[in-house]
Amino acid sequence: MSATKILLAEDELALGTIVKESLETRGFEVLYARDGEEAKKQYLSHKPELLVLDVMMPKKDGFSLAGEIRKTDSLIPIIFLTAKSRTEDVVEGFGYGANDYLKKPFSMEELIVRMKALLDRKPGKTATEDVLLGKYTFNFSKQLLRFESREIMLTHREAQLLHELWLHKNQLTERGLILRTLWGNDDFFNARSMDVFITRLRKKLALDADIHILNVRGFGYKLVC
Amino acid sequence: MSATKILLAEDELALGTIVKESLETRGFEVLYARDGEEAKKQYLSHKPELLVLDVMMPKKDGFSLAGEIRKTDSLIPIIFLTAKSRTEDVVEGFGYGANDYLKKPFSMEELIVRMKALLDRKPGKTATEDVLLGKYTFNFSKQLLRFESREIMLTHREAQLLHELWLHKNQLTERGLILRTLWGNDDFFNARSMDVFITRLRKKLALDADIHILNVRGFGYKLVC
DNA sequence: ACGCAGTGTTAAGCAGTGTTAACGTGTGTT
DNA sequence: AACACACGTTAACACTGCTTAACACTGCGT
Repeated sequence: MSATKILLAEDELALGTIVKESLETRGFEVLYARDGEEAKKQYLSHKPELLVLDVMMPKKDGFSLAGEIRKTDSLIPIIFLTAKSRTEDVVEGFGYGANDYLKKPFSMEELIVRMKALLDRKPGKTATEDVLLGKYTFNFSKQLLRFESREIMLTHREAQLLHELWLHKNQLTERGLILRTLWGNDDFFNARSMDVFITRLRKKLALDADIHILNVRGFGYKLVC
Repeated sequence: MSATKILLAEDELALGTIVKESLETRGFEVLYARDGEEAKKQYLSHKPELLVLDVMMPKKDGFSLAGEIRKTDSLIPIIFLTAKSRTEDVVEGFGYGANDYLKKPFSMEELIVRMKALLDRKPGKTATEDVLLGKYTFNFSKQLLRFESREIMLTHREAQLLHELWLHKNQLTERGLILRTLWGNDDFFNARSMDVFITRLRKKLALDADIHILNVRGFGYKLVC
């Protein structure tokens, strides 16, 4: 099953790029538009599953765009981004069919929490997506690895770790990042603990000789597949 | 039928405004207070049906406020909003009679799901609706699971437990939350009792291989479906 | 009153999970 | 080559959770 496709419309390039890349490292497929008209074209041609729209954009603002899209699609989740703090904007936004609202500046975590909540609530779209990993399929939420007909259960920690590696597959995943994300801090003992989990994952991934968790001494790991 | 009146107490204006407006567009009547004392006044004069209280507020924090209100009203549902880092707040919150809590950042969807769950719990609102659970349908008030043509009766406890898990489906449901909600406290024996019910539920849910009640060691369960 | 079935709790033993420890191996540096 | 250090492997450990069975209690019909 493929990554969730979302449309991001944001005219400020610096912010847009950061958001786009952050979402991509978290496994989303991101269409990026820098104004309202471009966003509309992308929406029509690629049918994303969720919209993240800046309110103030050149050519066509987020509200107008949302209004047009809502005429034909009353279900697609829409999250507005705005720099304004005027409360009437919020009211107006919901009038155009917003599902949630984010005021700049916001953190990636805030955005992702909101996106996931909206995507999870869509019926039929179970949040449990299978992901390809060489000859394996990996289902993070089920904590399950499949290899041909074999099913290998992962523990919660193992699944978390593999997921983190998968998000940065074929690139470096930093030790510190993993440790802080999964363990909360990167002290000596947690690092030893992680070593053990890396070993366990390598064993469970040994069925496909083309998958490796490579060590980059002093920096982290690289999951190649 | 008139709109459900709820009280929102949140000192951060940007967040408070968004939440207020969001809830209003979804048909709630929202009393909004920016500190604990104001919240108390609003509570006394308007008698809302549900409270959403930020833990950290000026003049009177959410816990103290809840404690005072619980002296005269032991039934009104209370949802606490807590800063993400302070997990210990959660435990303390239950001491003050919390029914649920949300860690910031949260999405509007999450808040509304939890609010509705608590409001539905009130007597007189016997919303006997079927809910999808993988290939099953689950009817909480009838304590009934259906799988194709098969009907599987649940006991009261089993239904309660499954309902609680379903409210947080695809996310972590904390052991403490379940135990306090269903058993009243989370001592050792109730925890063992819950273990048994988890086993029983797993057996009754085994017909659909895509449904799992996963354990997150030390924290709780995750119903994936 | 009696037996019976159903429900939730208690008990006991086993399995699974994450951490710690001890020791071994690789890697880059001097 | 010698060394310090990062990482790997295995086993042991403490604890949490799982499973099964037995148990007390209730409500029910006869």
